[in-house]
Amino acid sequence: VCWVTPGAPLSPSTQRRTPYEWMRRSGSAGLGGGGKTRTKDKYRVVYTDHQRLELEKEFHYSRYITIRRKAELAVSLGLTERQVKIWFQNRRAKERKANKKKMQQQQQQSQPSSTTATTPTPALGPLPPNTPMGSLCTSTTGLLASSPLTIKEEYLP
DNA sequence: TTGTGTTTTACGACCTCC
DNA sequence: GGAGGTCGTAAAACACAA
Repeated sequence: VCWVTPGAPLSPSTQRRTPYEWMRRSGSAGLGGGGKTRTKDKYRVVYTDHQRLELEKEFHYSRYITIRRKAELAVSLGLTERQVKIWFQNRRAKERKANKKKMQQQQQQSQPSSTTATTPTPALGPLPPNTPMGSLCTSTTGLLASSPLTIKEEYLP
């Protein structure tokens, strides 16, 4: 797996990312090399901007990726399905964290002196595990509207 | 530089659903 | 039981003030 190809057309932000040798090695442990990805000298890889862009685009389309789409994406990006799955898990966690932070800020602004705090209802509150995707993904407009996704400028075309 | 806080991958524990 | 969800966390990568 070639993570960062020196000289490849990358976004400006990529230029600060260091194309380490171990990142460029193919067939390394975990990078499809057999499951475990935490080895002594390869604790984690850094995804390329292109990989992140594609993942962000997919996430923007739907918070929960289908099995089929996951397989397609993994192949097209040179990642494992496990990596794609975990990326989505981490991405949702990131969004929840951001929403939580936003709610706290809103609460502080709206009622700086009041002691009766209303229970916040997160825009994208914690979903029960294995929530049927049909109930979530019939339309993404609600999701997208309720939580203005902040895509970094570097990911925008 | 460097010290420190934040973000990004990756995993384990635990839970739910089929 | 396996797959995939959240939650918490480790550690590398990164950003940035001092």
